[in-house]
Amino acid sequence: MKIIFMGTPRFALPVLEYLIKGEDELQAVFTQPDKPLGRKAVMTPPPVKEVARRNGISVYQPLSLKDGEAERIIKSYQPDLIVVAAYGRILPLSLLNAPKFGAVNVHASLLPKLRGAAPIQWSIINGDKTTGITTMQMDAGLDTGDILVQSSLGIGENETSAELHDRLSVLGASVLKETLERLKAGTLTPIKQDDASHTYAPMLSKSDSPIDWTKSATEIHNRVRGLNPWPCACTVIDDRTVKIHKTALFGIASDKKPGTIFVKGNSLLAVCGDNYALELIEIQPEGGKKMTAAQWVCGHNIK
RNA sequence: CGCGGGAUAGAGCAGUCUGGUAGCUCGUCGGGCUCAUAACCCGGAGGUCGGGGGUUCAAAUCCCUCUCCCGCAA
Repeated sequence: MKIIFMGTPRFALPVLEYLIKGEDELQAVFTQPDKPLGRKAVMTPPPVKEVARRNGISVYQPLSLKDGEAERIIKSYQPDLIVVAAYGRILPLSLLNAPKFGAVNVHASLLPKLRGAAPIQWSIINGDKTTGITTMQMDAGLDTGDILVQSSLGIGENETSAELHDRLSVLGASVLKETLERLKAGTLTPIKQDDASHTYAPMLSKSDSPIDWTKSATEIHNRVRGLNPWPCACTVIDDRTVKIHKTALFGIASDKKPGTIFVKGNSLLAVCGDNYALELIEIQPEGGKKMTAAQWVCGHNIK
């Protein structure tokens, strides 16, 4: 089967690597244009581009999919299928309908739950116990297509988005593998999504970082995990912004005011809205490097 | 030339403005105390103060310069 792949970040790599190794013919790869990254604004190619290049696959990075150019390129390949994994852009219907089998998307949630850009992070922020991968037949809507194959995964109580991301991306490749095999065998039965029970996982931003200490310890813990490694939870201690990378549910009550930060033994604790203390494990002061809370306490002699 | 913080003992920090014996907390090592401890007490080791240049009788501190780390913004 002739396939065109569209994807951008690290999440898409296992899927791309499977397509490269697999028995199908990977014709070309579409990915987002290079972007300036870091303090020095160095132009950096997306991970998908690097892997595709290394494997000698043609890479296209159109600024727009709507100007007809992308459509012309894709049609020139006469693909049987488009596979999409975290491409980061809406595909117009004309593209979705171009290949014989249309377009299949690999999405990191159990649809119809968590449609949108950041399903991994939101599954953790919401405190979900399970999530998974869904492949779907793409249609005009945002993650609204018919479900092809689904596979679920348990979420660890202290798991971060970074960790879950890696597990899901690997699972994504295997679910796509099954999807392609069954597509070719003709054993897929597309299932309509139950639109009534859908939820959204909107894109995260830095403005999601500040911690609202009036929430419960569990909610805050989930948020810290979900926002790790980006955009990262933060709070202000002694007039300095401090990133909170890791926390632990301490399970002890405190009658101090929510948001109070205090030291007990070698632990740094923060009081939450339900009057339970959350232990801060790993933090990063503004302008400084990531460190354990115990290290931070050494230099900030508060008792 | 986007804005800003920083580099001092193994770790985290103070000291820099106002130049004059290198400090604090933790760790580490030795000793003591205790039924006992991430407990407490006593003592020790461990620093070319990021690199280079300059000013000065004297520089962690003032001036110039280089390198590296980080936060914000994009």
